[in-house]
Amino acid sequence: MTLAQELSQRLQQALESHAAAKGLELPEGFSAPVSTAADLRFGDYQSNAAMMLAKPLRCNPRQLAQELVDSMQLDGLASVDLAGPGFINFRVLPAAWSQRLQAQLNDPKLGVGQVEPRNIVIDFSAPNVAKPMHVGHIRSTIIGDSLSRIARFLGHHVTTDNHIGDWGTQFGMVIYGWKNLLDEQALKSDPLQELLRLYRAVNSLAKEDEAIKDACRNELVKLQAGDSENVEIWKKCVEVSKIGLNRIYDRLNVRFDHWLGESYYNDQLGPLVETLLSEGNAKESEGAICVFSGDLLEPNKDPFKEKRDDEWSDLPMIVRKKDGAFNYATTDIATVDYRLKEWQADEILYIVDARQSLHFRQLFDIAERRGCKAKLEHVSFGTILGKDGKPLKTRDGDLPQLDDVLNDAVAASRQILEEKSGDLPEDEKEQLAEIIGLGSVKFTELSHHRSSDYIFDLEKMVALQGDTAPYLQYSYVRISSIFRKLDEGSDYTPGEIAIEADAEIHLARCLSRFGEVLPVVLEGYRPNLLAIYLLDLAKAFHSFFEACPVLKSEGEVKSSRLALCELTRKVLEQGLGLMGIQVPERM
RNA sequence: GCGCCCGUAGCUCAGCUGGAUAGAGCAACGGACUUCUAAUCCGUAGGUCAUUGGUUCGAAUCCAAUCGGGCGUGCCA
Repeated sequence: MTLAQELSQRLQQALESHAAAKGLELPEGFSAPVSTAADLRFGDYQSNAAMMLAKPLRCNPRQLAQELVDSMQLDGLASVDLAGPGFINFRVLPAAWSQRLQAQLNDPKLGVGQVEPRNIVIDFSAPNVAKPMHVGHIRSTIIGDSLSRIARFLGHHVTTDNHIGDWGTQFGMVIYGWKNLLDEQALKSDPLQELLRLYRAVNSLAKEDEAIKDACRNELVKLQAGDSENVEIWKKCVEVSKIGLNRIYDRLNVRFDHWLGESYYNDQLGPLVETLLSEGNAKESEGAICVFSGDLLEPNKDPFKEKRDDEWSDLPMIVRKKDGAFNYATTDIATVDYRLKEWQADEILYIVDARQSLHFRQLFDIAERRGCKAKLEHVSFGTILGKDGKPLKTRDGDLPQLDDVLNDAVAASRQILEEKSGDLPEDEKEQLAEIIGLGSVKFTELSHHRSSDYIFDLEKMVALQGDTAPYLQYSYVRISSIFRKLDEGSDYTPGEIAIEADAEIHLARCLSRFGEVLPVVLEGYRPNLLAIYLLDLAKAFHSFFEACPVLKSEGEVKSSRLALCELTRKVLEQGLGLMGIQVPERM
């Protein structure tokens, strides 16, 4: 149990017995909130319960708080007092810190409690094949990977699925290009770039020339009809694309349990539409098969309604186009069915750009109407903008490829390594540059609130000062250095944690919050809260490092400080690991 | 038009279910390396939380309106 939970429980007991004695009835489902103190001068934790209850219980909040303060059983856990209009402030006692931290140090989960495990499917990254990943894929890939790691660490059963776009309309163009413009030599040396070149070349030709556009459409129709030559070309494209994608995923250390792309569901789409029709969930309209509103919501909240000319009209989800082809809506419905049936999903997370929110609102509404009980969540994120404040666009082909961005970040950290640690061996510098550079890119992404847009600024992303990955990695390095020095003297006797100095108390406070932060991160699908937490922790450690000598201290103080270092090291490593960021031993 | 998201320090952004004097980083200024790695630490300065009204003991946070920006809105994904 976390400190906050423990205090909350004790406060709740005091509250219930107080209410019973006075014949008062607590509001339905009320549980005493305890949160970290807003201002550390007041204590470590605080509760506003008395003020929240003043009105429903018709009592004076200060008086209620006083009664609770007087009657709480804290058993040496914390001191408690009353302030202002009824704040209840807790200050954890030194002995309690010692006991908590000791337990945390011995806990493989570092104080993170057990949860009721759920089957969580996480759908992320999902690039189109036949095109290399670009900066726009950073968000989904990194957020999704981090949430997967966090959910697993919390004890959930997580299934990750890369729902690649391997059946889109782009294949019309790619196949046309393959047949007419292919450079065999280039395909051998750098297949992904060659596919991209074909796509771009045909795309610009098709813009100019209707005949070429038609030819592309024709290739696509042939592919979808199972034309053997086109299917062969398609297979090759997917194959080489996957190799290219995997190179980047390996580099980023991102793994998927499955790669069930759009093509995987092809065979299920026809029958699915028939089912939707027979269920009464879909009907024909203007030549297409559509799903309309279930009329369960007010029109302005209904994803299937739209106000046009002062009148609410239908905005259906099209599951079969009038030309008979299916679209991504159809595939997504099939995908939900599959994940529910095959993976017994309790929860499905879609880590997808916020611009698709209408699509998901419709998709989830349909799923619910068809009896889906799982929690479906569009974990949306904002757009990556160019320096002009406008979205980076795929079409113009100008936006940087992901691999180039990663290379730039690695090169920037390599340069700093050269300046700061020039005497390290070359191969180690190379390795470190990779760890630090990629860490920076990931941390930049994860420290932003996901719903806000952000401007893609390579210099910023690669900046290695301030609130960045290297700051966190550096704190880890400083700890490692202490233990290296210690080994040389080899007089480490693990001891009780006994904290005294302000910097030690603050470090303890941060350390023990690890288990409080992670569940909140998953609840809101917000890795940035973890990023903030780790920055707080690293700051606390750096301050401690400056204020409290470790190796130069003696006896119990020394072994206690070593234990603090050990725990900090573990939490930093684990926390960064949950963001997919590695830690170096030196830098 | 309608719907969704956003507006916080010069810049980039935090701010968990409403809580005490709104916080970081960068940039600026001033200090700290013969002492566990200065990619660090300590300090100073910087604010009408877009505007107005409402809800209440208490609002950056909730509600409404307005202004400004972005996105979406029937056969692309």
